[in-house]
Amino acid sequence: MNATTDHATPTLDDVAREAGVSTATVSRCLNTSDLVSEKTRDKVMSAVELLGYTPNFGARAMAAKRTFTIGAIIPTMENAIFARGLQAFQERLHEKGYTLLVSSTAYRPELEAEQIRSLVSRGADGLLLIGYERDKSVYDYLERRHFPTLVAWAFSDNSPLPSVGFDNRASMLELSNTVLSMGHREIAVISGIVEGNDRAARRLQGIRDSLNAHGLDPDRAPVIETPYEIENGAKAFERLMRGRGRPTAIMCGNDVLAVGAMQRAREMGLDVPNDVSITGFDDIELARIVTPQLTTVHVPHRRMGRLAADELIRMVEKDSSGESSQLQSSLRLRGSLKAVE
Amino acid sequence: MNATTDHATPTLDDVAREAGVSTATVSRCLNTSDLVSEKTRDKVMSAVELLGYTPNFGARAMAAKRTFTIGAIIPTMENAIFARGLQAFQERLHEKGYTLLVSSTAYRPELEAEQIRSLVSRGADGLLLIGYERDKSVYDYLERRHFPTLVAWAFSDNSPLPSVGFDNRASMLELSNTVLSMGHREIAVISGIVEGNDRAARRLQGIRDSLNAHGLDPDRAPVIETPYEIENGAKAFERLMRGRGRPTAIMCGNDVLAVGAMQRAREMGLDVPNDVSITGFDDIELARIVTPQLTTVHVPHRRMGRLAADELIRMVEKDSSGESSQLQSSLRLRGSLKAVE
DNA sequence: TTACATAATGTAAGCGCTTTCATCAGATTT
DNA sequence: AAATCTGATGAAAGCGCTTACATTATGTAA
Repeated sequence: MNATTDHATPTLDDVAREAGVSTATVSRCLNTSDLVSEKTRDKVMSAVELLGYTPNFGARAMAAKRTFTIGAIIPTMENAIFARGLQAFQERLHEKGYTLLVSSTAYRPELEAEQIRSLVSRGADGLLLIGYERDKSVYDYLERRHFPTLVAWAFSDNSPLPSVGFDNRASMLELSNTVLSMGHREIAVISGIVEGNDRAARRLQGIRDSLNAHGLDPDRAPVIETPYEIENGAKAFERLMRGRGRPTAIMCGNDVLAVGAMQRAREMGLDVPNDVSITGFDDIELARIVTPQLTTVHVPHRRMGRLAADELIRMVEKDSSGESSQLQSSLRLRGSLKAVE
Repeated sequence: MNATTDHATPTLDDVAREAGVSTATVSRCLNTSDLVSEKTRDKVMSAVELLGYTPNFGARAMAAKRTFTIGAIIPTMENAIFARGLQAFQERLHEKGYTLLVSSTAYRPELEAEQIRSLVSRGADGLLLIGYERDKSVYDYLERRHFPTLVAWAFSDNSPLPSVGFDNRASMLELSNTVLSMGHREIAVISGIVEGNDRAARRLQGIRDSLNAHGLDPDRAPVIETPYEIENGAKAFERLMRGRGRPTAIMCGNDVLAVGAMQRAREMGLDVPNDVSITGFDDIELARIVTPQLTTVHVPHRRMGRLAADELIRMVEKDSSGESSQLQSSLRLRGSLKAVE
């Protein structure tokens, strides 16, 4: 039984033997190939080819203490909220020779802690997290290891970690101001679950601040908190429209909820925007697919993803503690929002 | 400098020292805890807690030759085609103590080979792939290592690997028969790229077979092949409707393309289904969000995901070569398809 | 020719774990 | 009390790599 007929996975040793050199030489070929003479390199590469050799990642990570892997932990992969930004993040990482490992928490904070440990133990060189609200123990864990970590999708001056994101409160406040300027006074809100989600909380706060600034009592506006799913948006919409004091505008914590609301409106025979206006947040693809198209807040997801990748790599490679940058969002006024007659 | 103030990641050794036992004992605590006395276990666990210890995955994989990790490689994460099935897959894996690692190929076969190597080298215990059409070298690579691999989203009797999926051709054929039975004779097709994608190819074949069976010439039906993206569906729709011989029905390779077509129809001032019928495939959430709702082929994605997980784990744990199972799809007739007057 | 850079390669330690095998204390049996 | 078994623990090998250091071959200057 020799390496070629053996069914086991070939190792560096097998390659070295096949090529008639030491394992060190093979390793150098694969990593710092300029340290090896061309003749030897050819021999080694043929052996690699012949045996179908692939380095063992774990062994390599252990010996080199570098993996060129970045981890990202996002709340959900189910809907498209994070898709575009993450895609850009990963493209940029790829350009720079890094691999992205993604996992999701289903919006459950305790899962996040677990996933962080998992990615760290898998040897990730750095980590991207969404939002800054999480248990202190998580921050301690990362801190203790000096682990390069960046926050995205949110921006805050006093985050314990550097962040690349936008001001969720200010963005929603701007949208809310617009809604109010169109004459709406009966506003209802379908928000994401606020606990453990600073983005949702800040967006809601933005609406409240706007109402306040316009002399309206924020506590009078009905608010339903519900997980970001289309069906939940639909249910919340129905509850709001069947309740007393029908709103003329319903502001949703994101596009997914808003699309659910629009769907239910259609099912209930209500016309958007003539019977009720609906707004979203994120400007995902869905926003332009529904009829009428959704008024929402556009976030430069792709730019955010690229910036995050650049910054995180800088942190990893320069051992830097990282710098934050804030991006601007902008309104997309579309058919789902209309002035009160 | 000791383990507690040291900034480096704590190791098994650190824990052992802290607890006053050998590394073997700590390892047993963490893995086969019933081999350790309760007193010792408590000591060890406190030490683990105190140090914030997390095992190094690479080292563990190397020593144990098991990772309880399963890899899945899908063509895209961008749209929701694979989301539901993969979600179910991962839930079932999680129940059984496995972790899922996902990567995507952007429909580029050469990337798939790379991703497979990467997941194998990361120590995955098994692999889930989509569809069975791929380079022979990939099959050789997996075969040589006896690597437990399962194919999903497609079913074929003569696949080199066991598969859990449905018959893409038969499913589309059934839908096509229905369209034809409604009196449509001018059919056009917006298909996914067929090369390297057996699902797309088989679906197209289903339409052709159906046309043939109805005495129509399949070669007369215009076919546009384009990557699965909403915008591409829109463009293809426009080309088809501006061409000679306007179709009365456009059958799309999946829901994403169909939704793009519907969007462009609206923009062009065409009414679906009165001016033209549109059908999709997959029955993703989007299909029920658009107006009118989309007629499509429903695939039991969640069941497929669960079945795949069960079968793959069986292959890994029983060292079995795997068994295929075929699932049935079913039509969802909705507003986007209407009989010819 | 000798001495000394310089380039190419090899030797071997060590990364952090699991697991086999040996050891040892204590309980049980005779 | 001696013999045997049992349960808990430790010592150490080995998993597949990288890399610091040692060694050898090759070229160049004196």
